[in-house]
Amino acid sequence: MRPNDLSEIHTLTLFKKMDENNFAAIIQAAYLQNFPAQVQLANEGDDADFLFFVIEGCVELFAAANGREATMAMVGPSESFILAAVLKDAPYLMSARTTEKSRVLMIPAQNIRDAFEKDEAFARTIILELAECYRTVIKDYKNLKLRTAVERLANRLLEFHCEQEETGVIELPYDKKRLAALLGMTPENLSRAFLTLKPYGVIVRGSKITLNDMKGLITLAKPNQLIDRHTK
Amino acid sequence: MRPNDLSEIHTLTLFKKMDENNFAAIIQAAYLQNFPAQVQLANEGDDADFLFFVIEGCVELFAAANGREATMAMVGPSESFILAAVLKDAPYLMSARTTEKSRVLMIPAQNIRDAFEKDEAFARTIILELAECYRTVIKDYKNLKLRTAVERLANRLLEFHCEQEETGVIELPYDKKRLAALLGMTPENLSRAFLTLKPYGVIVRGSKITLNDMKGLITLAKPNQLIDRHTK
DNA sequence: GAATTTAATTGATACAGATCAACCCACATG
DNA sequence: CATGTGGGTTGATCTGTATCAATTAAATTC
Repeated sequence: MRPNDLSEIHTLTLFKKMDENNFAAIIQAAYLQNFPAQVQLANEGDDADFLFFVIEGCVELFAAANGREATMAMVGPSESFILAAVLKDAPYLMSARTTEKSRVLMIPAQNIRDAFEKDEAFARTIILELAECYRTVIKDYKNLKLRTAVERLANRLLEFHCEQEETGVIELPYDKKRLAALLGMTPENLSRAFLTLKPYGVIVRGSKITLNDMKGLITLAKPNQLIDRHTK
Repeated sequence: MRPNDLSEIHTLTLFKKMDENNFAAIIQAAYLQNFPAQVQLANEGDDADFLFFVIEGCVELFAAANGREATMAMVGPSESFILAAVLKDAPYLMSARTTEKSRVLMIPAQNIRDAFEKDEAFARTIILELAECYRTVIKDYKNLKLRTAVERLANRLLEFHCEQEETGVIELPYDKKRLAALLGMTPENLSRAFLTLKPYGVIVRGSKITLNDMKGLITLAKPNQLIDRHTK
């Protein structure tokens, strides 16, 4: 592991306040790996062997049952995934795959559990991280239960706009197929949802989306502090 | 507070391993109250003033937006709710109301946060509780995304059957309106879903449901360890 | 740069579930 | 005992979204 990587990892919220020795022990046991796109990193139902962090790239969390598949979340740089399964030493509830070339930090679950036993500050940090994860899922769940497909798309566009430069033009961070799955709809429906948003100034050209009528779009989307990340 | 109540509260998973003094301090500040049905205990968007435990009865967690309302979960005896908001000192993401006459323990949020700072064992217990809550929401989310309304109903019936005596007869723990909302459908649709389940031995008489063809029902429901609580 | 694959769009149709309306039933209230 | 009142069922209709099929566009591979 390069010293550069190391300092970057140390700035992850989960490790910031951790005791140096315990951090060293964790890093000792960890793997930092580059994966191409479409590599499955974890499999729903398997025991939680690793805690993962996306350092660079993007990872899709998904689940399958009854011949259907659902995208649960997209994980970006500096974010961890499947922390709860690791802590409970329980099977993963979701599978994970890279959607693009990605750098991923993998920490053996046992090391995390050991550190959590030994290191009080670490335990406290985990609580806040877990609480945040919990609230994020609740928000996603509300998003799905309380909004139509078009509303979900509109809010997601506003979120992208906020995450990016707020220049009125956004670049989709993954393909439309995945975006559709994340929003809980089919790709065909996403196309039609974009058409529905055209009167609200949403111009689509490939993965570049131009927002020409923010006010109108916001009126339609009705972003909500208790559901969306992008509202301040 | 009666000594009886006190010992019951002490057996709640969250308090079992807690230091006696810290437990005493929390109990000192807590309120144990009886509420009639339909009392709103918490309001989405408000700051988290209290951590709640249902001691007896039942509480509905719900959220509203865009003129719609969605039931998120039903909380039964010995279960807590809105722990994450309390720990993060953030606004509630859900509202809560009693669905029947209920005994509810209310602990001021600040006392919980204090104890969490002081008491290491308590902090560790919280982690496991939070992780469990997180996994429960993920399961609910998967349930909604991966199953049809009829499948959700079938699995919920199996869950009730498991929670109760497994005698082949179950008693709905709350009215059908609420059950429908919890399953993400309208009451009208719930009626029809019950009709769909008739060929699978599901006989409805008021709030008493008889399951005459467990095998058939299970074949239809396809219960799944990674979604349902009732599968062992 | 032609060939192949994969992603995205468009149209036609099917279906699950919502909505609206009428009605029934149980039970509480004056 | 008449009268609400709210929960529940049933039927008719409507709507959002999925599905299927065909086509186009864009990205990969040779």
